Amino acid sequence: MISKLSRNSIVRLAQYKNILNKLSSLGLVKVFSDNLADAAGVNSAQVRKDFSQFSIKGNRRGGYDVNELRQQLAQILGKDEVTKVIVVGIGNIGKALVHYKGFEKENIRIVAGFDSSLKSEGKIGNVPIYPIDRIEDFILRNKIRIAVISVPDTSAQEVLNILVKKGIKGILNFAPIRLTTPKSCVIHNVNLGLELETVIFYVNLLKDKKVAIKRI
Amino acid sequence: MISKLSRNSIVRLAQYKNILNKLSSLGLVKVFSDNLADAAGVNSAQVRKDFSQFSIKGNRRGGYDVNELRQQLAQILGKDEVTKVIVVGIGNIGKALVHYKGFEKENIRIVAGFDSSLKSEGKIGNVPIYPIDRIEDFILRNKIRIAVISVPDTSAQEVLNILVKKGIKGILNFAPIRLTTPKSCVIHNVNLGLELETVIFYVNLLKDKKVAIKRI
DNA sequence: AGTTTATTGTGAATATTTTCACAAAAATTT
DNA sequence: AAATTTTTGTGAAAATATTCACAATAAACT
Ligand SMILES: NC(=O)c1ccc[n+]([C@@H]2O[C@H](COP(=O)([O-])OP(=O)(O)OC[C@H]3O[C@@H](n4cnc5c(N)ncnc54)[C@H](O)[C@@H]3O)[C@@H](O)[C@H]2O)c1
Ligand SMILES: NC(=O)c1ccc[n+]([C@@H]2O[C@H](COP(=O)([O-])OP(=O)(O)OC[C@H]3O[C@@H](n4cnc5c(N)ncnc54)[C@H](O)[C@@H]3O)[C@@H](O)[C@H]2O)c1
Repeated sequence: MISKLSRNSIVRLAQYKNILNKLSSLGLVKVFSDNLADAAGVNSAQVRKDFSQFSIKGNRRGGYDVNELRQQLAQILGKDEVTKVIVVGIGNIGKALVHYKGFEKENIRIVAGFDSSLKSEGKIGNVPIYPIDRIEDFILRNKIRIAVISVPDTSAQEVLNILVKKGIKGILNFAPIRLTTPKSCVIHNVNLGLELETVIFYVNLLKDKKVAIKRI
Repeated sequence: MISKLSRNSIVRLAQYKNILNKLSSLGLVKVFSDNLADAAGVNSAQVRKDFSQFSIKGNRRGGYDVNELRQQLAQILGKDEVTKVIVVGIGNIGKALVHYKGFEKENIRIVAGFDSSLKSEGKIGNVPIYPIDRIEDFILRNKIRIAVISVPDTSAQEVLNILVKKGIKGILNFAPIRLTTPKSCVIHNVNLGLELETVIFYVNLLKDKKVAIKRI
């Protein structure tokens, strides 16, 4: 039914949904592809193409109903029910994620953290943090499917292997290393170092006036 | 001289450089486009194409000299000298970044943090954290060109405006909102919520077996 | 020295993504 | 109720990005 799904189109869909949440809380009831395009920084045809991939229909000349669209996107993105997530590695990044309040309103709940340096259970807010040896049991008991890896790169593959073996299906990885996963598990990497280096590159480029770069 | 530069090609270049650092520390002196391709998860022709954009040459049948290549990439990426970075908003993410030791080896140094909730100077490790009203003076005195924005989305545009006015040329923004910048300033957004939502989407997709997705 | 082998560098071929552009349809105006 | 306006939905076109494929070439071997 759905044929070609690029990662980018999914990211855009999630972006549209977040924009719609804001529009909705402002009381808007109707939105045009043009509005979404402006907010997301893309072309309006892109917005409509993205929607058409998922057979989302609007009203010619009437745009889209904000709440209806919001619901359709939430459904597509699997956000119509709460998704439980665990975080492995409660260091700098792990703590930041567990502390963050903003995930709840995306229907994402961090239900536990795990760290190898702990000998006994702790807590951040009301999220329990466990010694790493509790993880296997926790995943099975709570049917967790999504995990964040925020351990040093040297431990990341080892952690991933355990996660996958216990049934984790999706991973967001902060360790700056390429991990290998079986096809049954999706992994997405966030490399903050690279993000910063990229900005630095463009700034140097502008400074040296080597080239006029297009807007990013 | 340089004509078309996609963001992706820059990210890949930074990736190659990071891989080379690791190879070098393992004592390797020679590398083939095939090796880099494997480590970066791309096609080897892609590696060579990326290099050819910057006129980086290897030796036919001899591959590339690790240290020479490393140096060339560092030069291109503007990493041959230390880049000073400031962080605005010392909350969850801001603290994680300031605490992180890994930037130094990429020649990036976080030289100060700023937060509106502070009345007097503090410190994280040996990075000074200042009340926000010290920021303008600091940027000018220290000729800072790169900043991280890690304040709530409601303050982000306001912070950006100040930064730009004082001469910041590149921004890494964590606030989940589209900011407007003049052409003289590059901005790159990291939206951790979206990253997580994307993983969730793919996991649900796999679960429902709607489609066989290509590897991400 | 000549032959074989391995790898680069890059045009050409493919594939993917984005944008254009316009008919179709619905709302609004006359 | 006809004409006008506005916006969708989507093929077609354009732009970008990736991969193929192979001549050029340098190292290694005989
Ligand atoms: N903090 C940043 O700003 C930043 C920036 C770029 C990249 N990263 C990357 O993100 C990852 C996390 O960074 P961080 O700064 O939070 O690191 P950190 O050292 O602060 O935290 C890592 C945590 O993982 C735990 N750990 C180690 N091995 C483990 C294991 N096998 N199982 C469970 N827990 C384990 C450690 O006890 C520690 O608490 C690293 O790979 C780092 O390179 C972080
Ligand atoms: N922490 C996460 O895991 C996470 C995840 C997704 C997105 N984000 C986004 O990243 C940004 C930072 O998140 P956080 O969790 O660190 O938030 P936070 O609330 O912990 O920290 C924000 C900090 O910014 C400071 N601040 C507010 N206004 C300021 C101003 N005008 N000038 C200077 N400082 C100011 C506050 O005092 C606070 O210390 C937010 O926009 C958030 O939506 C964070």
